Amino acid sequence: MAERYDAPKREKHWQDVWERQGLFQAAEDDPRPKYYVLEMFPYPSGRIHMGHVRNYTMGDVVARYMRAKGHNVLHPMGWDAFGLPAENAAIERGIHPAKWTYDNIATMRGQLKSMGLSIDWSREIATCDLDYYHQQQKLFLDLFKAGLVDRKTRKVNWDPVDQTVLANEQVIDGRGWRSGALIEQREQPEWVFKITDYAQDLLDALNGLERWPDKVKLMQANWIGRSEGLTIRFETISAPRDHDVIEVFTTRPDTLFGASFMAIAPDHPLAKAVAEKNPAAAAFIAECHHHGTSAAEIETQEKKGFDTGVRVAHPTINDATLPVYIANFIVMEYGTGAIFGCPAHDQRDLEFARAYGLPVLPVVLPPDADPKAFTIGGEAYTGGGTLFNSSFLDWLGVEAAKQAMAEYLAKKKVNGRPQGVRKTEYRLRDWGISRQRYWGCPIPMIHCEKCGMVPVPEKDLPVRLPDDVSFDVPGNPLDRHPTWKHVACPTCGGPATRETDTMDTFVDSSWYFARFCSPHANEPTDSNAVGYWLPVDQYIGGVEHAILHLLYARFFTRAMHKTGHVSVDEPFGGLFTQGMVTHETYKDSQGKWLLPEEVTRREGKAMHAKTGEPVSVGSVESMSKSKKNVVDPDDIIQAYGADTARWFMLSDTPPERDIEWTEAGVDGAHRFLQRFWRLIGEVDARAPKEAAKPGGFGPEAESLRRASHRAVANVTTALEKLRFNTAVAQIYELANALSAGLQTSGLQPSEDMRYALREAAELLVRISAPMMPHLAEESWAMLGHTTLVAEEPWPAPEKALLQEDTVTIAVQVNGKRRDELTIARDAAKEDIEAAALKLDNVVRAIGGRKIKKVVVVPQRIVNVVA
RNA sequence: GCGGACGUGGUGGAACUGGUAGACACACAGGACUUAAAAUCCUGAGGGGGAAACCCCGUCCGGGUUCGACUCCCGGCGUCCGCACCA
Repeated sequence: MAERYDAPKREKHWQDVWERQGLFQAAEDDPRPKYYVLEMFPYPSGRIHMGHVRNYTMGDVVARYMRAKGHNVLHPMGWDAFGLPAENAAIERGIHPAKWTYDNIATMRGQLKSMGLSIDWSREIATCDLDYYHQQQKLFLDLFKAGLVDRKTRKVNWDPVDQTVLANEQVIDGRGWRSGALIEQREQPEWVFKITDYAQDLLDALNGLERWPDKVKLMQANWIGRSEGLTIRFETISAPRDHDVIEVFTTRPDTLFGASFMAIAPDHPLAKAVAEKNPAAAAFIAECHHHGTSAAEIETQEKKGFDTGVRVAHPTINDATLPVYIANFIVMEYGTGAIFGCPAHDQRDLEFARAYGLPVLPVVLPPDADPKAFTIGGEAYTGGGTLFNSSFLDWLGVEAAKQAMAEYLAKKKVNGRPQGVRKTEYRLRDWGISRQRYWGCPIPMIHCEKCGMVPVPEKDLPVRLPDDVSFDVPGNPLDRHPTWKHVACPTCGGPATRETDTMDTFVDSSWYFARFCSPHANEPTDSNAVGYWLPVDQYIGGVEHAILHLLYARFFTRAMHKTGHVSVDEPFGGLFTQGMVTHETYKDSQGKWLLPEEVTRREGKAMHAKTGEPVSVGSVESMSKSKKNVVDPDDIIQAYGADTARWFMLSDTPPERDIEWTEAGVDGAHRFLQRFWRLIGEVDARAPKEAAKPGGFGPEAESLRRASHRAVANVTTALEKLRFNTAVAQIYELANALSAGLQTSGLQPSEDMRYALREAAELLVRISAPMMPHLAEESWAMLGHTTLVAEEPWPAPEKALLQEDTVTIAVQVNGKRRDELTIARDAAKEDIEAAALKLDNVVRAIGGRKIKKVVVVPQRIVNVVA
């Protein structure tokens, strides 16, 4: 029976060794350059999933690599521990959110530790720890003092049966997920952070984020959504009182002559005023309010409108009027909540116009189009061109027409003010942080009838969540708690009530990276610690956080800078967004989802492992509990060991792309680790440790040495770029070369081969160590070392072994490869050309034709054009 | 609907700044070892034609730029992610 590497057992051993030596504990007083690597911290949902394994493996490779490169590495871990699922568990299973959360944390901490991550566990924090949210309340008060906190009315999804605000994901087809009740949009006052104060700065600073993916920067820029345009004041005709002007914001003032209607949001003050007198309008608005508040839902609805009967005067066409509709696709949150519709040049306006029989007049003529024949069919024309049908704008370009219209309307007065004013708008809205929930950080404010909103004095912090709460009745437990919210007003001493809203969990995750620098400080941050560690050098997480979390964290860091808690504006110097983990889906004959472990394959057919019934194999999708296509990392780690799971996660698929978890792939990864272990054992047996380097090397030893040093160089560059899959391929190549070397040199290798084999094995172990740290330690020890490979410096390749004297380049004739040429690396252009033209295949391909041109790119290619 | 990405053999993917497409791996096939199987080791392979040398086709589809395009440009198709109270 062949000997095998008992991964689970040995992994535990090496983890204990690392822990005993405190290898991964970071301190600020260290002469080495600092390096802060952070993966997005997990939500403690119960058990870790494969997405976590992938995320934390990548971060750990970076941490271990940078440590070997001589950096003082900070690599901490914590828990994003407040949030909705804990309350759901409380409602569904009667478990207190705190118990549920801390139990989950205990389980998941154990699971993460079994992965062998090089984490400084002494810095562990959970956002639901009293100490953490105490510090967060201090930050809130400082932001309040700095004028970055405000109160605004916002729309929420209200479930009238459960008497609770619903998250967008809890609204399904306009109904509450638990109650099934038709939801209502409701306006309520909430606390907001004034992120819009920083809109321009957040946009401008994207340019400086050189180590962020372009796509994330682009998404953030679009999200901030700066647009330059014009607010236009339209005079109304026969409108309710106080509504003699309606303001619209537009980025296309050039198309004003093509306007055929005005549309206002269902929540626009004019709409409300109309509804007071008109029951049909009120009914239409009510109908709009039975839809969810999410943008996706609003914008995919069928476009509907209600003619208010109000008319507005066209600003530039005498005696022309436009009807004013209340429309379900206009939102109050953007611009002024009102638009003018130009159907010919906006797709949404066109669909609306077609539905309500409104005129469609083109005013922008595409280049080369015939002004007499050009009409709009089913598609609006949104491109450039010249204006026509537009009076004084005729034959101007789109940009010139925008300017001309802006100047014209600036001079025209409505009620004594200019009719048009240039305006820069941002799509970005202020960040609403109020949540009507129990399991979050209490907002430290007090409502006093006499004094208004009063911040809780710092000496009275923390505002602690009460433990004695129940979830058996609808509503917010904080609001109905018998005593918790009743306090004396800090200003006047009279009776007052606490704010019962808690903070959005995005607040918690907007500064945890700063807290990791000094997790036990009595203030939110310690200036020495954050000054030393921040910004995070490499941040790694899912692309689903590309906008919200990352933008909030960027804002919050600026806010903390302004209030003196940190000295940087940007929290994350480098960002990497990894792909998801996917798996096939399975259903049985009744259409019930099956777990992968319940499915087996025989002769290529999928069947139920126990009953043998046929199973239908569905599409490959992101692992989710609802579709049961999940594999538990614990099972994998227990059966194969952590290194196998880690190795699989890094192999083959580029880290930014989705990876498909397959049984076969895991088996393959595991087989390689076994082979690796055997190879090292073989080398140790045949090429014992010895000091002297031989005077010279034969061709075989030389070639193995080249392979070794090439692998070191290539793995180094791959890891620098986080190209883990190509690093893995390089390691396979070296393992293959080492294997071939053992094969050809036999049981008693020559002296030079003994050196080359041992060198190859040692380098192989060292460059694999960040990715499979346990097996690397085991192998390092097998090779007779008493040090830890985790403490070895990263190897540097010998430059002389990386350069080849000759290169092989392709020779093309008319762009088709016909032969190849091996020639001295530094051969002159003329020599390469001459040699290429002599090749039989090239001569034949030219076929006696006249040579028009020969392109020679030294070390790359020759192309003969004939 | 809006915004962002991705698309290469049976499969995951490689290919630096436009220069030999398919490295490396998985699956597969053949061979060695074995009483046998597993494990392991060796060999093969994009598709088509040919005994071979070699030839033709080939990076989602259709155009374009170039001596040369997986790579750049224009237009399609398909898949995935985000959309502000999931985290």
